[in-house]
This record gives sequence, C-alpha cells and structure tokens, in this order.
Amino acid sequence: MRFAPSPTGPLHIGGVRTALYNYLFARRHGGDFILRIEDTDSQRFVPGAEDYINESLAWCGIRVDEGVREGGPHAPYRQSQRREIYLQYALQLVASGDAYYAFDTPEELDALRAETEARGETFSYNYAVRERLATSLALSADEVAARIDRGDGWVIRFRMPENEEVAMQDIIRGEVRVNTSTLDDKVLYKSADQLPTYHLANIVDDYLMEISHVIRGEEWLPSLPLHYLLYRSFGWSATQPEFAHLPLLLKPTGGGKLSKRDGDKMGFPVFPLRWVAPDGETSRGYREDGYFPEAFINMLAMLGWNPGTEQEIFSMDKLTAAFSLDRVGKSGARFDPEKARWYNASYLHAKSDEELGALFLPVLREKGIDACIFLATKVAALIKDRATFVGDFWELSSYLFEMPAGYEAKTVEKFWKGDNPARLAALRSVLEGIGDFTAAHIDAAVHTWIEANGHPMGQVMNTLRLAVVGASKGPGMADICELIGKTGTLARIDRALEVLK
RNA sequence: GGCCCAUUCGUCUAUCGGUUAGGACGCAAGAUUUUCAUUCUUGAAAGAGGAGUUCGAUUCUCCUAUGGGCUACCA
Repeated sequence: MRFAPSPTGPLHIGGVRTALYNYLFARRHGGDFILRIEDTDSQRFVPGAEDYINESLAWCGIRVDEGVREGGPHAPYRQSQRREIYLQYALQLVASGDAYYAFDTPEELDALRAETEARGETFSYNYAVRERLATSLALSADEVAARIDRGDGWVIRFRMPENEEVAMQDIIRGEVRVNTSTLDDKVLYKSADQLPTYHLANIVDDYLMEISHVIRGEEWLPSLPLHYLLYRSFGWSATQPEFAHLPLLLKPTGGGKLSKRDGDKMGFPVFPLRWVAPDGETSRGYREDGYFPEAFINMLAMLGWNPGTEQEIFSMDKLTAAFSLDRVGKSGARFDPEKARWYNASYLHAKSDEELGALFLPVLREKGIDACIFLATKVAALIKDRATFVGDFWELSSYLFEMPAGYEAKTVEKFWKGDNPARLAALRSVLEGIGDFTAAHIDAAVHTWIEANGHPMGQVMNTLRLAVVGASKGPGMADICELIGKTGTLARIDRALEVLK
C-alpha cells in the first residue's frame, strides 16, 4: 500500500483518513505501508509541507514502513529524486504509438481554448485536434527532431483511443464504464521542468513499488480510465493494483467538500497539527486543540467506514483487526465537529487518573500553582467526568487553588437568604472541630450535624458550596474541602460571610 | 456545458426482497445527586420523487430531481 500526498500544503483530515485506511488495510493483510512524496509540481511546492506530513502521521500513530525518512528497497521515495526514471517510460509510450510529442505553448492553448469557447463549444485536446496541431502526429519526424534540438518546449501526451468502452473495477463502487471519446489526451511529461505529471509518475511508481491496492479519494475516479489505459500500454495490466475510491469528506453545513476555510469559519480544526504557512498565516490543529490522537483516529475511521456492529470505540489495534474495504460507504460523509468532541470526551473519561494527572501537572505549574503529581492526579480524578479536553481542567478546578474571585449572582440569590448565612456560620465551627480533615471525616461530621439539628441538607450544602466555590458547580463538597484544606475552607467561609453579609 | 459518482432520522450509519426500519452524536424529558456534570431510562426524528420487476420493495432496473467530484504543461 502507499499513501502518496503532494507537499503543496498541510495534510487535511480527508488526507489523514486516506492514509489511515491505507495503513489499516496494509496491517490487516500483512502488507507494507509506503509513504511516497509526489512533488512533481515544481510550481506549487511548499517548504515544510513534507515535514508536516511526516509529523502528522507520526502523531496519529500511523507507522510508515518505507519512505523518505525510513528508507527501503524501493528508494528514493520522493518523485523529484526519481525524475530520470520517468522520461524513459514516457519515451517508451511514444515509441509504441500510445503517446506523442506536442509543441503547443501554454499561450497557444489558452487562445485555442478561448476561441473554441467563443463558438459555444468546449475545447478538448483529443482525437479531433491532435493531428491538426503542432504534434509529432502531424509533423514530420525530421521537424520533430529539429524542434527538440532547437530547444522548443514540448510535452508528451497520451494518445487517448477513440470510442472505446473502458470497463473498470472499483472495490467500493463495483464496475464503472467510461467511453474514451469523452476523455482527452492528458499530458504525461513536460520538458519545462523535466518532470512527469501525476498520472505517469503515479502509474510508473505504483508499478515499480509493487503496489497491490490503491486506496485514494473519489476525486481520482475520473482519472481511472486513463490509469487503466496506461497500465495496458505498458503491458502491466496483469499486475496492476486494485482500486478503491473513497467518498469525500463534506463540510458540516452547506455544500462542497471540506476545505481549510471551513475550520476557520466554523471554529474547528481541519488539520491534524497546527500549520504555519510560509506567509505566517496559521491554522489550528487537532493536536494543539487538545484532542488525543486515538480519539481523532477513531473519529476519522468511522467517517465512511463502519464495523457492521454497534461498537463505536476502536483503538488502532481494534481498527486493524476489524477494517475491511467492503464496509466502506459509497456516499460523501459530512464532518461533524460535535461527534469529534464526543470521541475525545469518551477517551478522556476512560483514561486513568494518573495519566490525566501527569497531563494536568504542567498546566498547573504554568498557572503558578506549586502542585505535585499526587495533587494533580487527585484533582483530575474529581473533575475528569466534566471535561472534554485536558485543557478544560483548569477552568473546572481553578477554585480549588484560588479563592473565588466573586460569587455567581444566581446562586447567591437562590441560597444566600433565610437561615442559610447563620447555618453557614454554625457549620464553620463544625468544620473547625474536625481533627483529621479528610473527605470521609468531613462527610461524617457534616451529616451528623445536619441530622442532629434537622437542617435542610440542600440548603446547607449549597450555601457551603457558594462560599467555597463561588458558584453552583463541582464535585462533592467533602472532596473539595479536603483538597482545599481546613485553613483554606474556613478562610473562604469567613470571606463569604463578610462579603455577602 | 460534458463525463463520472452518490442519495435511510439534523449528522455518522445498520439493513445484503418480507424488520414495530436498529445504533451513535446532537436535541428533549425523567431518574440519580448537596450543585454542575457524569451515569441510567425514555422520547421526538429517516428510506428524494415517479415509473417498472415481484406475491411483496428502503433493498433490483430505468427516468427525474438534488448533492458531489472531475473537466490544467495541479495533485
């Protein structure tokens, strides 16, 4: 299997899903997963994009068997470093008559296109025009040679057959048929940068790298007949890979496929990692937004694939064991940021307190809290059910470390009335009298006092909560008091008594 | 415009001719709880439309509609 991105920018989540499916399929069937960099477009190359791709896959837990960094028997894995390979294959097709030289300049083609469209027709570089234009099909062999020697720009185009039905097999869609007359003579190789186009490089490399299955986005389906024909022209049909074209990922609302702008507009990342473009423009990433890679991968895997059971949570190993192409859907999947959040929350809730404490500790330190791992773990245990991200922890627990800055008006209105302030003052003495200030003891003492005096539990506890937390939220009061400690708890009660009156 | 692909609750999806059309997210209600969450229970919510084929179509075929992709010397 291979994942073959083009380093023209950051990988977006659709690309990550394609990589993931390739990876899962390879692992499922004991194959190798190759990362090939398709940098045949010298114009659109973006510095940093290749590193970004590597880093993204690594963060996702997608391990590359062969690639630029890993090396391997099919090296090199960057197409720009394989450039000398492609020309001979292009020439082979010219020799066999399946391709030809074309000398049209881009300007001439633009003019031709404009002219045709002015007549209300659509221009197609195909059987209808190739023998009337400056091509090796129309020119004499001498003139072709002379033009090349002279240094004229040229490209090699595939000679698309006329009126032939190409029957193709797609693993996801079944048979697809296309008549070649609706297709055009695609450029395979360009002299300007001495590089092949996608189509040639892709077929040649998939052949040389012994790719058995190609899983790619649906946007490639229209090129499939060309690719079939290329395999046939090279005589490689018997060993050509099987194809599976994945449905596209769509915007959460409105029409069209997911794009970079959607994330910016709608407040969710479309990239796995933060991306800083060469011009300084930055786009947020799932990693920086606080998503766990396992949750991110799980969410992506379920976008277009399902196990056929009602299971929703899958580790990478479980995905590997369960994945199959025949359970990949045919229609585009709308991306749902809410579901992504739910996945993260599920993974977060399933993590151990120790692991979450370790993740929380640096956050506390950054806030200037002199906490240890035991405290961080204790706090994490208390609040994790309320969080979607580790990044929520501070907001959910800051009152454990700092005096409440103020008191929530609604809660004050609801509980700071009647006998409640007086009861709080009495409760203060009860708390002060507790020797071993642990949650169990606090609970016992408070409950005994409440029962002995016939106080309304809800009123007492919520008033205490108001005083200590400042709002109507958080874990059990005994746990909170223990964490804050006797001195701190009493200080907060005094403060509330004084401020609220 | 041409070619290709797709179409089940708002969203992701199950169903491989006969089902009370199932699950998940989100939403609503209830239970639990000292609050907020979590958790649990329940509820609302779907086969684009029209022709066929068939004893019977969400499922098969065709047409229409809608959505999407491609249509570069980009991938």
